Amino acid sequence: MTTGKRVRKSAEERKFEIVTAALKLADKSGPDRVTTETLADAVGLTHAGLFRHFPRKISIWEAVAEYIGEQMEIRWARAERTNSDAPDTRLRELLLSQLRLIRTFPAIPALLFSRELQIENEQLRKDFGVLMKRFHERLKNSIQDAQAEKIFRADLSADDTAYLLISLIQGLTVRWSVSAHRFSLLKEGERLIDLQLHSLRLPRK
Amino acid sequence: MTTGKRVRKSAEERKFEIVTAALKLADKSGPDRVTTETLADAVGLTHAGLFRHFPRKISIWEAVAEYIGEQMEIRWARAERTNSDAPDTRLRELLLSQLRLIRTFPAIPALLFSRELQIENEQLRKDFGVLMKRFHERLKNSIQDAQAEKIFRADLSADDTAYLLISLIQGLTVRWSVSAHRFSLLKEGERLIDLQLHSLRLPRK
DNA sequence: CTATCATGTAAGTACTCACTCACTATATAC
DNA sequence: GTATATAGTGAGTGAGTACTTACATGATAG
Repeated sequence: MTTGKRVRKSAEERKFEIVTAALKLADKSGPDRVTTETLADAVGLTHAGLFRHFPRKISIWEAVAEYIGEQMEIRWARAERTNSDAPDTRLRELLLSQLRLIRTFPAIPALLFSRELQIENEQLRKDFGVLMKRFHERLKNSIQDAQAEKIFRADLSADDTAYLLISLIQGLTVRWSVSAHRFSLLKEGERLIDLQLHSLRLPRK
Repeated sequence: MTTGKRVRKSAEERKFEIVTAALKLADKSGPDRVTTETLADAVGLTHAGLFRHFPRKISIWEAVAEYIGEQMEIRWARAERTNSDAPDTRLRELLLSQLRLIRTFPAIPALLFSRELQIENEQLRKDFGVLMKRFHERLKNSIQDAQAEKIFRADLSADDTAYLLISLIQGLTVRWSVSAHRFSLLKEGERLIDLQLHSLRLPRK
């Protein structure tokens, strides 16, 4: 739907609008359903105008991935900064920050499996792989800290435990997507995270 | 690639060929990339011939989903039958059977997020939801049995624990897909499953 | 041996979509 | 105020793709 009169904006501003609109549309109708036409429409631009800002459609998704990556790093850093002393709550916050990001941009899980990422552009797939590796590293560090401080059991591999926690997030996210977001990602996530973290704690009796 | 001479086969046989070829192609190039053209080619049929067996493209995916559903139920039942006495190994086998199915048909995770399922056909999405619910039910039963037999701790919600285990499978599967199948799904899965199940056991000292 | 029907084909149609090109309007620098 | 660069438009094009139609052929029943 073309809404009223077209406005002229700076390239930087437009690019950002296009990126966020792409994320919004991807959530609404699936990443592969975002056509340059509907996307242009969503930002109040003609089809051709879009190509002034991005030479190819794929470069839009590249910008989207970059934006998501930045957002993740920002939120992880914030979660760690505000809980620098207690490794277990730091871990918990890291996990919750990821859930909050996905709640804000629910297209992220679908993007991981979209043909744009999986097939069309190997670089993008690798970039997401690197992101996940960084997240894993951060989780692992907090787990090891918690083990060192005798908060967590030391007999569990920090590496594998971090994978279990990532799986928790991803699995929950999958279920949330397949259920068409019919439950609260955050509430369900908190409960499962606490259950999982509980089983990691040293039994102090 | 059109391979040699065309053979005439029974409709039933062709339908099965089409379904399995669709799964194979979906793995190779993503579900949304499976065109009626390439699919017809893969089974050694013309484009038009495909439409003799399925009236619309979407009905092919419906048949695929049905096939996957059948396969899951068969494998779950087998896993339970051969481990009917020990609830913890039964649980383990249930989880591994799911991983084996995904290894056999690696397109399954991508299918969950394909536009065919998520957008085009709400029924299919619901069908998969029902399947996951059934799997959850089976896991939960084994967990409760193990709790009743004092193998697992009784202070953990069997319901949530089952969700944790499903998450483990789904998260692992996501990671496997994003990594372009660069590790052994079964080996990694066994390790993580055992780690998770370990934390559920009653500490018997 | 032949009629019949299920399985298959060749050649389209209609439509969607990424991308282009020649041109226009507007902000800003001087 | 005018030149210039930047943002935007209208009207295409070609490639891809689901689905159709009219016709062909091989298996099987009587």
